[in-house]
Amino acid sequence: MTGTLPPQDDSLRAARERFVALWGQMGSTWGIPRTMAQVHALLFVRGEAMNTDEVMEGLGISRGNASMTLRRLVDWGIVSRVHRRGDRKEYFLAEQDVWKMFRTILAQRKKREIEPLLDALADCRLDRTTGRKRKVDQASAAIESHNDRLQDLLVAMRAIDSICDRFSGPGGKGLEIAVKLLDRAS
Amino acid sequence: MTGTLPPQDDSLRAARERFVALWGQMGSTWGIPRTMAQVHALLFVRGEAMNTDEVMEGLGISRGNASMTLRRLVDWGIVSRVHRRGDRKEYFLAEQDVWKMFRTILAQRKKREIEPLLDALADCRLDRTTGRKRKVDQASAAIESHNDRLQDLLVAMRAIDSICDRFSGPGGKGLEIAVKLLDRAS
DNA sequence: GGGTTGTTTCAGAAATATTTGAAAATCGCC
DNA sequence: GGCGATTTTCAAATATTTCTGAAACAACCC
Repeated sequence: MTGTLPPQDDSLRAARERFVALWGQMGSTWGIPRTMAQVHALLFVRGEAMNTDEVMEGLGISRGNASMTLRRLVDWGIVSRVHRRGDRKEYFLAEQDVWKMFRTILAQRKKREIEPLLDALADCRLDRTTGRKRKVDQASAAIESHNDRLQDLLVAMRAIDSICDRFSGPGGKGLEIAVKLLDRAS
Repeated sequence: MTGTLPPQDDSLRAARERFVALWGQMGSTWGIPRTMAQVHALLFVRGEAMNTDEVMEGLGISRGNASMTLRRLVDWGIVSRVHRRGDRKEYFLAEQDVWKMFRTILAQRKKREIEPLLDALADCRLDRTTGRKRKVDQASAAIESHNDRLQDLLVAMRAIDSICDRFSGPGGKGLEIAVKLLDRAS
């Protein structure tokens, strides 16, 4: 129970706050709502399950916001719901294994953002069959180079997509292994 | 000169617009201002140098916005300034090598966002020397586990940082090589 | 069923981030 | 060293995202 700390431990409180602020800011740089990153940071840095009220209190946010945000974190899979016997409230616990956490985040962002992009990107290419026949050479050259460019991009994105696969699993230790592998390779 | 196309080539125009919109949206998901991503997309998909007015016209944005955004892209290093003899205007050309482009983006984000984070993260740890002596065991345990958690996170982030190094250079082909390497490894 | 506790939803409010546009600065040239 | 052309800057306006709070909903217990 870290909830009530000796008064001399303002330093711990302060350090936690610094971390929450830092993580929140980093999140918003990478397109994650500041509050979502902060809630995650709070749960992570405390290392114990907290209920909605404690999160609200700890960050000074509204119930609605806390509820939505916690749900989102659970959906992502980096926070889990926990129940305590004899308590009707729901508690939330952040994944404590940081490698697992990063793998999960990577997998989620791949699934939600990269995969759909691949399809959409493919649809930005054109087939050359539109114009009737000759005389459209200039246009047809433009179309060809357009397609080439998009094809290059698509190939690269597919490669990145498959890097994400390697890193994020499925064998549990993806990211860690990749780190070692890449460190070894000159 | 793709500027003026035969009328039947609305399909090319449309495909370009689709790509610009797509890339813009993807950018904003990853924390890059939509317009910045759109300007980049426009330059990339055209494959030729454009001046500020053409960009403004092409995306329907203001001069100020175009100017700021183009500068930012040049600062990032994925767009370069080009001058045409006999023309006082500045032209802008997007990097056409997609691998090089991704490497540059990665290197930039690492430098701007990950590196500073490492330092800040280190500052979220506490030294145990604060409390007087005994009697603070409970608090001291809390501090210790706080430090452990942050240490884990820091170690992981450092590893990610060094993955970025591998990928983004320095030998020119970082990302491409990494892709192959990881694909080979079972 | 009705009372109590806890959770979710969502329209409007607030906070943030982005964009505009016009003035100021810079540049190249004569 | 002054002039038109071009680029940059930045305060104010706008757009977008995020947050609030109160009402609706759900679960549990008696």
